[in-house]
Amino acid sequence: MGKASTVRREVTVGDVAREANVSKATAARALGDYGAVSDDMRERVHSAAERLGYRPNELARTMSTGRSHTIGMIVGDIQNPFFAQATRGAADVINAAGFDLILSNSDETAHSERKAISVQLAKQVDGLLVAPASSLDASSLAAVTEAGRPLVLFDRTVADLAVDAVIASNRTGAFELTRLLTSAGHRRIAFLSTLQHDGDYRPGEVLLSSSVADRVAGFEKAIALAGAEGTAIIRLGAPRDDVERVAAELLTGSEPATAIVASDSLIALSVYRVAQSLGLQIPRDLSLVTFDDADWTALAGPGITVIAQPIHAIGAEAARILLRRIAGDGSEPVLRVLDQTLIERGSVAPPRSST
Amino acid sequence: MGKASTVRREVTVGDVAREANVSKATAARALGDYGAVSDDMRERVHSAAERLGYRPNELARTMSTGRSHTIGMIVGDIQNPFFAQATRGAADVINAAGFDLILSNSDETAHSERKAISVQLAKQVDGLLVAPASSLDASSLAAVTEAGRPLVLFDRTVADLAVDAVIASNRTGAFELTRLLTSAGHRRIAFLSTLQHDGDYRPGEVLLSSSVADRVAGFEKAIALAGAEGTAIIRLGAPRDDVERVAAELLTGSEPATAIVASDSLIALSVYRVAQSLGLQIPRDLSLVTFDDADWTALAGPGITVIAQPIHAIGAEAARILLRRIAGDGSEPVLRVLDQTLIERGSVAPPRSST
DNA sequence: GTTAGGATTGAGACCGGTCTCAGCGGGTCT
DNA sequence: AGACCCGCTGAGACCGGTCTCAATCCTAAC
Repeated sequence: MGKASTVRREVTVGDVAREANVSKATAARALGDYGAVSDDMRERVHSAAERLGYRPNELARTMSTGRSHTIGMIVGDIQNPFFAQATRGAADVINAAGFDLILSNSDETAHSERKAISVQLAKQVDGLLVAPASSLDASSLAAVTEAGRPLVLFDRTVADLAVDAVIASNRTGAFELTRLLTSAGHRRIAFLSTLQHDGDYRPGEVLLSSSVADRVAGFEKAIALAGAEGTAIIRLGAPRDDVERVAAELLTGSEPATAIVASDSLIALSVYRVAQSLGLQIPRDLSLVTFDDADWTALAGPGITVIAQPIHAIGAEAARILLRRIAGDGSEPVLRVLDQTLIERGSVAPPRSST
Repeated sequence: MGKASTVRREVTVGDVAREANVSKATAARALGDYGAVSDDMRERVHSAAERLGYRPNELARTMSTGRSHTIGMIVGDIQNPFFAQATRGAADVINAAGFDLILSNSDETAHSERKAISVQLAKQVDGLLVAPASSLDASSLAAVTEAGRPLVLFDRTVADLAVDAVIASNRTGAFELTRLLTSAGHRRIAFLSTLQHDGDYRPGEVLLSSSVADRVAGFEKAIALAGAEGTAIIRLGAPRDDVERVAAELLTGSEPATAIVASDSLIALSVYRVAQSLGLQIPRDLSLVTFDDADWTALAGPGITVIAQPIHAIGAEAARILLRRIAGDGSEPVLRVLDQTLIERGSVAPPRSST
């Protein structure tokens, strides 16, 4: 009472049929644009629908067809510009295909990811786009394939999981970036990442994120080539909200790093801030390179040298593959590796001590 | 054929009921945790569900209950950090309440917005969160209220539409920001926005976006207080991808602006870049202030003075209000205005000529 | 003049849940 | 002992679409 008054009964196919004096089946055919309907029937139904203000109920349609025209997408954190761009890329192709996007943040935890997947499956998404929180543990993702729904990973792959994935050429990118540093004469080079990790990194160790693992591999290769294994530092597990502290440690010890490879632009920003507050000038006192061509990198002092990932394209391509799978493509899973491009600006110079 | 083999029949309540040797109704009650069920019945049903790998179908539930536990959100562009943050704010409270988020980008066009709203309504969202593309034309939004679903606006309001809205104190913010400039002695101050607009701005004109309108109002008030009406410039309609050109015009004429109020951080970044390429030093040659405490503003040279909006809170509060409406709160629509906070850094100095 | 066949239309089952209502056994009140 | 209430269970309708199948009508072919 009082509550019921606000509940507007929706206009249904049945209502339209009655109004147009045709059967429900015919009305549905005319409205849904399927099957065979004569022109005047179609006309009659449509004008009746117009008169009543009919709005189709997608969910009811999904119930009988089994297709929800909805894609689930799970990112680490939509506030991270990387994910925002990838999401936009995916949204663009998905919308163009008449699908919609349900978005969840995993905060890079297996628990949230598992929960998000479960909810999205329950919502009958036609497929999922996931940046997996863990490249090692495929258990939460398994639910997707078990449910028979296509899954496409982006940004990182997962071992032992035969699904499509779209990633960037992180290994090569990290190699190029690091090479710039070693060529300039740097030896005390640090690789800095926020990837969740306990204690020190041990060479050869398997990492939680394949993209970081690839970057580390590229980094290590360049380091090895320069014979700088002894002085290079790989620092993982920096807390997202306290990267600054870790960066400061790297830059202040008795043997401070003279160059840093930041694993993403958010980290690079923190390093930049710390360098500033420490009175270190880039590139004179510190060389800094990073992944992702964030908007500020061109603006900072001399400009930061970066390796740019085709982020929008990663999201778009992942979505395209997913749509193809949904359409029934049953071919072997593919691994798409998109090229990164080096953008040299002015943040690399020879180390001071070596000059 | 061949296609059919991949279609896994879902396990339904009926299947579980059969397995547990109970009626469908009882199984549903045990699984859905409603109604009265004895302990051993519940146990029997749950173990049967476990055995079969039962997964509830949210859509079917929505069909009969009418609640989808899904919220639609329409933003201008998820790549814009403002919207990314607001989305995260909304997602956090929405997920905490057991709801999900469907996201669409409107690209600030009425057409895309209308389409997105229509699709989301068809998907039976329980309510909508919208940053309206137009503060003047309520027609696309009307569909939402007509459908009887609650709607909460954020970032901007819409005239003649009695719905909740959560915005920031843009007028006051712009006033404070501009005041800083006039107090420093500036008179040739430009307000720069990308808000879609044809030709020159005429004082008193009604603008497409209430938030920009409020900012302009605050700007004008401060300008009037300083008696600088004759030399102040309000420049709207700068194309998003060509703000730089417009900024350059502002800074290079015979009477270049000595200070700029950027309507958002993306614009400020462009201005900053142009200033750099023009060899203008901030704040010596140009004072620059902006809305939004973007990550790079603290880093740029002396640091940009900004007025920070509580963006995450705007999204979160809008979501909270929406959930309350969905829960049945029928009180009068509210307009929540969240305070902005001034963060003074070093981008304001007296104009050169006046020194 | 039939008849096969294509085009339309209507009736009703179905998708997978929820929910109302009736039925049943047992305890309590009088 | 009879009325009544309560807890629990089962049967079946319902949400709003789609889709199968049979019935009907019409036209072209034999």
